[in-house]
Amino acid sequence: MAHGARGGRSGGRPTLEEVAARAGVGRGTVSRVINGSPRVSEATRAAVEAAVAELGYVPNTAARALAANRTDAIALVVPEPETRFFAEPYFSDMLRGVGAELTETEMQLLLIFAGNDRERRRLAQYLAAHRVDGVLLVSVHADDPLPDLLSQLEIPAVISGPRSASETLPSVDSDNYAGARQAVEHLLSRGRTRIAHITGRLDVYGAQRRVEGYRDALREAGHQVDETLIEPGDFTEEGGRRAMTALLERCPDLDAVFAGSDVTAAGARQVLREAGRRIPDDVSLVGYDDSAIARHMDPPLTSVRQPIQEMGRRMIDLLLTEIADRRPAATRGLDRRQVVLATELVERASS
Amino acid sequence: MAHGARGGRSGGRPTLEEVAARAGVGRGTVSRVINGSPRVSEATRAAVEAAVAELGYVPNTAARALAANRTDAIALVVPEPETRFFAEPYFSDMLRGVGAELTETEMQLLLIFAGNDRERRRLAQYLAAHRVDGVLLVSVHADDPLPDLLSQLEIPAVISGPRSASETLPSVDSDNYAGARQAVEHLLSRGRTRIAHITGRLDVYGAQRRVEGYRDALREAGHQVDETLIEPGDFTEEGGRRAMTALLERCPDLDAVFAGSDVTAAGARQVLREAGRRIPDDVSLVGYDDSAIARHMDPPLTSVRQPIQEMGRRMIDLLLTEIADRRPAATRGLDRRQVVLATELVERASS
DNA sequence: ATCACTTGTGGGAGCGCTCCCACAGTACCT
DNA sequence: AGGTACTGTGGGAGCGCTCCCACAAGTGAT
Repeated sequence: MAHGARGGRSGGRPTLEEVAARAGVGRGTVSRVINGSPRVSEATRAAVEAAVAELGYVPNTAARALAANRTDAIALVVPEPETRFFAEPYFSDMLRGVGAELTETEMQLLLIFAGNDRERRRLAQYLAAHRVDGVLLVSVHADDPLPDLLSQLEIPAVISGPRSASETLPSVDSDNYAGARQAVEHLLSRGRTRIAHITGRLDVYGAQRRVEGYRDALREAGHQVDETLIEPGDFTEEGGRRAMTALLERCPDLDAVFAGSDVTAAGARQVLREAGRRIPDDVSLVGYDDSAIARHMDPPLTSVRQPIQEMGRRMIDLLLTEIADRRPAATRGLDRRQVVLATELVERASS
Repeated sequence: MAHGARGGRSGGRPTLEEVAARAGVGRGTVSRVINGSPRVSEATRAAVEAAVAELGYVPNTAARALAANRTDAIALVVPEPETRFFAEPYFSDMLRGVGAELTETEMQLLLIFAGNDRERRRLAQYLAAHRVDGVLLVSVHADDPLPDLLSQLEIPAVISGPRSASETLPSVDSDNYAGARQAVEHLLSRGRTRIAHITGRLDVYGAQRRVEGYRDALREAGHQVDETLIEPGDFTEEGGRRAMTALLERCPDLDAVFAGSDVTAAGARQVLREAGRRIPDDVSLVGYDDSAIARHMDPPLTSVRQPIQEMGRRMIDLLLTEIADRRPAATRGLDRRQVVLATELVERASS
């Protein structure tokens, strides 16, 4: 194909220049209208908009990206295998919140899995090519190198769940400490005293905070913390089964379980049932997340609600601010960059 | 920021031109090396690759997209609400197959939901901007306008499941007719004679084909087809419950159920159990898809396996061919563009 | 009247790449 | 010897936009 014909002057997609000719204005003016600049008179704006409509003009994203050095895309990076993504409602809720907030904008969302080495290398390449303006990181473990890579590449990022108390990246999280306290205080109020805790992955900071909340709630109620009642889990159903099996063997007298996630609670419930323990008669069960499965369990599961969709929305807010506003960090209020949302105990029949 | 400094000649990302200077060759040569052209001598290629490595050069996607008029991205369009996407293993399996095939390439996959009007408008805008080189359409209903939009915009597309016997778009599907026959013949061989069928959405061509397979299998075995044993469903669990309830009321003497999907079978099983029918003693149950839930059901579900991941892979194959190879349709073999994969009956305890 | 702004506008330059033409060099025919 | 073909290479032109400078025209203070 001849070079000059590449764009197909006739029949191809209209360009900004053609819109300008049609509206009888210059290229710059059309650009200003398209990008909503206030420095355009009403009459001119109307003329340009008419031309855009008549020609069916749609801006060329690649040209814009090249000239403006931005992509209008952000990535939701899930450092987990796809299977976990689909198995755990946490992720789909998050995706929904993020998607909802993004429909208001021109931004495009990319879903990227980085569950194994191969995928991670691909992601690194992807980020190095600066194919996104910003990154949303969910479910990050304490020793994950991804955040460092991101700041090295100077790509704005927001993390769901800080990696530690001194997280430097902007983050959005629910109040894990208070949530755990709500769960334990509820169980205590039900007269339970031998309350076990199946934790989340302890390399996730939020899971540690929940353990702290669990401990403090017991202590403040005048109970001693029995360390044998704490069993590490990993947020998964299988992990819940494993932990519950170990707990039943070690502490057959337990009368309540506070699980690190609803999915974990489902695993625990199965083991409890097989062991002949009735819920809630013999053992009270409380989950975390208040995801869809909590309502559908038998009996319905009492759970600590995290506003996951809201968290997704707030992450987008933070990220878009971060992208728009690249002033030196000193002039930014750090206070606004660590968002913590309240949890709420949803009582159901399992406790 | 001053215009000339935009790219940041110092410290910014290296450009192709800088690589060329470093390797002591011209821009064209570097471009040829990057794009794997064979028209480069070994020595030159090595020199360029060294320069690329030293500089940490990564091509600028936007510039490439602008100059070459392609985006190196394809979209997986799901014309369903997100909730269905997460509830049905069909989609996640498909996504996995597609993703696997794509890791071999430089292509990027975008997941786009078009479950409501707002999302559909957004998608139309997106496609009009030609932000993807091609589209994968899954789960398309007979009257969906999306395929027409795509061909109007001249965007290559592949459809999973033709809309009719005379589908014009390239498609990949499993042999729904044969799959249904396998299921029914299996139930007949088990001595069942009152075999009900809960269909899929009948505006999906594949679901119609399964009904035909169901009918023909019965007829060829010398049975008359009792139309009251056929109840429309919609692939969902709730649909399965509804249909099963209707069937039990209308035909209490049924002794087998062939469901349009595993999820539908799960809904049917629940109703059967509540009605006191034992599986498989009183009623045999066969599903479709052989998704993960089939193995985890109680009792494990006999199901017609569709090679969904394989289907995803083949769709990518077709689409990449379609994108690479834009010769006039006449020179292309239409035969290669309608792929039908074999199904396989997986026998488990439910039948 | 002059100066200093402000508002609205046009268009040059440039983003980093791909495509293609031109051409040097070599190889193999007549 | 001349012709023809092919291989490998350099670099001009152009993709469609944004950014910014320049400048015309208007407004109000001096």
